[in-house]
Amino acid sequence: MKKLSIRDIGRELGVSITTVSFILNGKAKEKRISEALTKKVLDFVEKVNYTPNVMAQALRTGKSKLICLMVEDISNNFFFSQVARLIEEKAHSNGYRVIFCSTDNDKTKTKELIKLFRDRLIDGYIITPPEGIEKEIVRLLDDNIPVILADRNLPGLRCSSVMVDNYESSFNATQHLINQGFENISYFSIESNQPQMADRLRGYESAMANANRQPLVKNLDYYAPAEKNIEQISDYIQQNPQIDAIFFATNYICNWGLEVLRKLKYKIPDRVGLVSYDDTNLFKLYNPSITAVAQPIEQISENILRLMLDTLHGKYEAKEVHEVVVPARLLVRESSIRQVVPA
Amino acid sequence: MKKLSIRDIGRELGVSITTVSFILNGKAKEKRISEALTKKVLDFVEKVNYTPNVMAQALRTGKSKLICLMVEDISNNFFFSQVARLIEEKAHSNGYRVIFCSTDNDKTKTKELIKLFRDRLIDGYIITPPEGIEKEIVRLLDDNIPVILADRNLPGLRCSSVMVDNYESSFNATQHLINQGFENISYFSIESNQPQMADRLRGYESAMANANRQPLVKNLDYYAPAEKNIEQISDYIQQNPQIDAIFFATNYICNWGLEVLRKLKYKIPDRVGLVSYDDTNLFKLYNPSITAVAQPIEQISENILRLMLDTLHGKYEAKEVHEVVVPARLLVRESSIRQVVPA
DNA sequence: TTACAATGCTAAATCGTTTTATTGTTAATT
DNA sequence: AATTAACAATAAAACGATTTAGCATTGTAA
Repeated sequence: MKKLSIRDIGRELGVSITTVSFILNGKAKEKRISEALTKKVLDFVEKVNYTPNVMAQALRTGKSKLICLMVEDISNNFFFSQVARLIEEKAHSNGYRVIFCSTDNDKTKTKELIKLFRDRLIDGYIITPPEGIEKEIVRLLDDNIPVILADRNLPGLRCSSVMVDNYESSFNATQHLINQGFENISYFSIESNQPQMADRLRGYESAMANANRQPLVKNLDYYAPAEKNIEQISDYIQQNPQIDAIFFATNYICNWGLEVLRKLKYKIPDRVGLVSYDDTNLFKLYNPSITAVAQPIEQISENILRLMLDTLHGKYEAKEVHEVVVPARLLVRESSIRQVVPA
Repeated sequence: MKKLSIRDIGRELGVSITTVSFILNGKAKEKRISEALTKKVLDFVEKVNYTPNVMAQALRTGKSKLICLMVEDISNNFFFSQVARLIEEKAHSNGYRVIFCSTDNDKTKTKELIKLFRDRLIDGYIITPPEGIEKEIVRLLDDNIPVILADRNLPGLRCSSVMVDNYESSFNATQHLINQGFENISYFSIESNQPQMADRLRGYESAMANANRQPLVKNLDYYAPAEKNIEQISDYIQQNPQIDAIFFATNYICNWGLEVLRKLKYKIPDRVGLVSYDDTNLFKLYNPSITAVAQPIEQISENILRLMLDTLHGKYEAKEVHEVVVPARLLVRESSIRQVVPA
């Protein structure tokens, strides 16, 4: 019951393996194989349930049919694991397998991972890039290996990407808080040069400026231990008691913030209104439920994979830059709704 | 700047590729290659940063160095994605890559996936098995392809597994509610023959019987839409108003339950006490925080990979059954603490 | 009748390894 | 001096596909 090879089916049918290969690869017409023989081979292959040896194909063609998905953290359900899942499904139905790994937003780790995969093992990369891996990406593109950046891009790097409109969605979320009558809206984000974070900040600042409000911005350290950041948030909130609403720039910052507000026994939304960037499936269950900017996960996944497959199939050069921007949705929930509308 | 092959380094050094291969595979001694030559080759390989072509190796040896991790749902952060992440890391540092996929607890989908991977593409499988794939697993084991079941096993299937002690942890969780003075503790689970679910139920029932309490069990349908199950839970709770505590047998059931309790405006833990199986990183943030049975994710991952690697390295036969049971921890939080101790 | 193209198919090289079988040396034993 | 043993290294055959170049055969035009 061992696997049969193309040679076996050739022998069985009294046909050369060349012919079988041509037929199997849909080159029957092109190579002028007769219809009768084509059908015969196809039928037999179907009957004995033959599947080609992927490794032999890979060795010969130099293509592994493997896509690597490098996200910040697979175990961060809030966005990446859902994208991962959808990508995997779609890739699969197109004959590609997906290998996942976490970058931890660590530039060294990511570089190592790319190097490791580089032995032509991987046909294409989908990456949520940490800062500092521009050179590695350029090198991949130079070798015509497609790279699609997801969720964010890198300043100065010419590379295809699929992202949400961070500026606009952040502006809208802030505007929503303003419309609800919140006065002193603070913004918690992380120290970062990532363009998507800069855009979110700009969105917040524009909305605040439009409304003649002072921005209240506090940046945290992604790489610091959670307790440290929780303390920072706590301190900032207590030092600025006028704060009556908070916009968290990511879901994990929101989680830190929720812990703080819990400890301080601040009622939401009575004492502070809340909006978070990135929805999670528990925000709607939280008590009160949390208003969030939701990234359209399906749309993002779809665009990423379409770009990837089109490039793999030679429709585009890897170096050709395609930037897709999709709109985000503001899911208004209890945490940002003023009970009493101010006069 | 193309990749160099073993042939290139042989030519460069005036040595046969056989010799190079032996040295690279650590067979220098065994094959009586002189130390001098061994060092020379090793140094050169180091210098030019040669790495073997994985596909050629795979083709020749029939081993892909790929492990497949099939979990119920990668995007279910609450347990699987964390395990996935740890497994990936550990596998990676042992020279293996991991391919992930979701079974959706669907037997047909899982069978198809296994079949798809079967062309000797995958060296080993880690599976949280849906019921009904016993034959496929036996076939893998017969071909000496290691399979490790995670989180649960299948009745009557002789296969290695790593699991939590479901009976004991469920017993303890129930006992905890009893100790807190809750009287009518109900249990929500899903319709299933999975042994781990049966064990959880037995744990609940034993604890209840010990305390002379009537069990209140409601089973839901995993495959039904969430709204349906939410309705079922709601109906059951309203039809049994005596219920003053609930034990949810999984985290997703707990999520459904939380939605119900929210809608019914039941105060937790005043109106009903709550415990859930499977911790999530938001349970501690929920208001009130939710008591949960936490699976020791690191320990589980470690055991799984150790078993897998040992089997891959030939320390065990694939068919040899190793069953690892690790203890779970009860994380007591606000949702199960009686404010007023009853007389 | 010869030349040439179209048709239908195949031999053999190749991808980069691993591994089996083998060949030359040199040293030791009879 | 002839045989054997140990040592060092290698040639060549896989693994299972893809692909280039080419071989017969038949039909058509000159």
